[in-house]
Amino acid sequence: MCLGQGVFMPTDGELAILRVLWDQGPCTVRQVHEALQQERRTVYTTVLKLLQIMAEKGLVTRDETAKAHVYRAVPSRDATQKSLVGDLLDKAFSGSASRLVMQALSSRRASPEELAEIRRLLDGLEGEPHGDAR
Amino acid sequence: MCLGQGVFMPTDGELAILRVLWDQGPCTVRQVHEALQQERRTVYTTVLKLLQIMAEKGLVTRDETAKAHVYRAVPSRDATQKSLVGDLLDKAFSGSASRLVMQALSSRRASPEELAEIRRLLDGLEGEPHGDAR
DNA sequence: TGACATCTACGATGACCTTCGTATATTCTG
DNA sequence: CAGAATATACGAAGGTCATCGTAGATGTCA
Repeated sequence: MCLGQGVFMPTDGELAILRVLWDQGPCTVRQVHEALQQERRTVYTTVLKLLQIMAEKGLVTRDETAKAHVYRAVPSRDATQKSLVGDLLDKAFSGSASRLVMQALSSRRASPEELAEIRRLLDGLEGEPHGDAR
Repeated sequence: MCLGQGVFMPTDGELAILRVLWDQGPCTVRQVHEALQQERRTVYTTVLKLLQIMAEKGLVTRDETAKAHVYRAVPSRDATQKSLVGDLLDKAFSGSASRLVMQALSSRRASPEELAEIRRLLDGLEGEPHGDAR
């Protein structure tokens, strides 16, 4: 029960921008545009438009004191990742987390360090079999 | 190297239909429509249209011998899940499988059996650290 | 001040997805 | 055979997204 809590579902473009803001902290349009140039061949005003729409939706806030407005991500990377995974889980995995984990690990080769990290996570989960996911 | 192999990226509607075909095997439009009624309030002809478009795209094949055509999924559930996870990994997790696994396990409580299954998977992966994912 | 760079605002466009209504063909049934 | 039921085919509409061009405001500098 208690499915679908907050749940942001950013589009691809929005997600790309959020990634920049999460990595670099608050940015001007120009900074976002430049950071995005490597993966996304697009024009300055396109990024601007996206950011304006995201501001309307509440996905970013902006500081307008300077001439070049400064944008800041609102949803946390963590919560957003959780939403996206949960969504994928429902839509493609019938809610089976273990199956998703298996596909993730077989579709990308994880490093030994990552595997060890996952083991630690499993240890932690089995240590406290109750408690809620908050 | 060798990023983006086959890569189907079904839309939500397509995915919902593929799920029915994977679960129930080849189906007529009516069967798909009825199976979908519980989660998706939509009309018969909408499902038909979707299936026709999917046939054009090659996502399903159809047998037209009977009056009611019989549709069959082309991409396997496995390959599709892999594509979707890989896509999410790139777009939201910077390719970090372990981080995705962590979010999956913390956003949904996995059963002890599932956790054990994941452990076995980890054992298998560490057992053969080389080899390609084919 | 005047020319230029930089920025925001915003409308228009095209692509894609989903949905539905309607037309038409086929099959069943009394 | 006539009518009802069941199919397919297909066009049209509406929504969301991403993209870009252009206009206009603001700041910079010689």
